[in-house]
Amino acid sequence: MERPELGYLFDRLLRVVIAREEPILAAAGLQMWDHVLLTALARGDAPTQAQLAAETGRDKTRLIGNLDRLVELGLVSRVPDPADRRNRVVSLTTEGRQVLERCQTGIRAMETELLGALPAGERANFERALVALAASLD
Amino acid sequence: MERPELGYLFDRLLRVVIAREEPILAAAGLQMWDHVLLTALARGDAPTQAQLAAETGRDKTRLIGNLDRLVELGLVSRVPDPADRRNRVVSLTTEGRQVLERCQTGIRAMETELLGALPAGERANFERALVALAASLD
DNA sequence: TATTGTTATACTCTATAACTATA
DNA sequence: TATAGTTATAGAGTATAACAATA
Repeated sequence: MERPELGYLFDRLLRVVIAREEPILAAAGLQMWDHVLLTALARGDAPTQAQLAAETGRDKTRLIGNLDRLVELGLVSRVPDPADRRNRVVSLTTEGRQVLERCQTGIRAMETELLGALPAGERANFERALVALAASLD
Repeated sequence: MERPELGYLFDRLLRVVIAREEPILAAAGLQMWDHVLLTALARGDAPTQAQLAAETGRDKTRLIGNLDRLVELGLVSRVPDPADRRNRVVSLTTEGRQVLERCQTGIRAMETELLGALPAGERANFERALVALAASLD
């Protein structure tokens, strides 16, 4: 039995996930990239913007507008590093962490429903394989 | 154990698949969208360009440039429908079918290697679940 | 008048290269 | 001089609307 190509399948699934995340994020006033950045920052402060850009696969020049927005919303702080004032340390504010956690809860529920299309026994295996496959690409 | 979000995982995997397909397609003189269109046409002629655009998720105006290119390469034919001369029937040429099959062989090999990161027992289950999940979205 | 395909226009996103401030 | 961040410019990709041909 021929199956469709992986590119087709992953593209299809990614588009659906993005479409279903969009209203969840919009309810919190966030766009897709805001969420990516907040998620990265939840793993720890970024000592420089360049490092945050590298971690998220975003260009350093494109990052700036997103950070401006997040600072404006009060979700992120961006302060010069006293040790080297060229660097700016980016971190989540308390409100930023709260907003992120609210989004994560909603997204988790959406994902559970999406994966509900799989038989219960297969679901856990699928998730494990997905994580293993992504990890194999490092 | 928390796993990363589906959006992160699918995005990651899709990017890798695209990156690894690119040289295979380039060797055949194709770009990503060329391959998408040839694949769709392999399932049957497109009675109108609008229908082909809808099937591939492409805008009808953006489709035109791609078709111009494929016709130029001799991989696709685009002829007015005698029954309704507003429509243009798009089909694969013999050469188009050959080029597509060559690409598919290369992509299949690449995918086998990519999925080789999973234990042999899990691989088939993962592929089956992936197809089932995508099918559940129709 | 309605529809298919095409062309033209504007808009967004992205990439590259200057610019500033610190070191 | 070299680096972090910013800004400015140009390019690619995309969306929208007008247009020509056919029904």
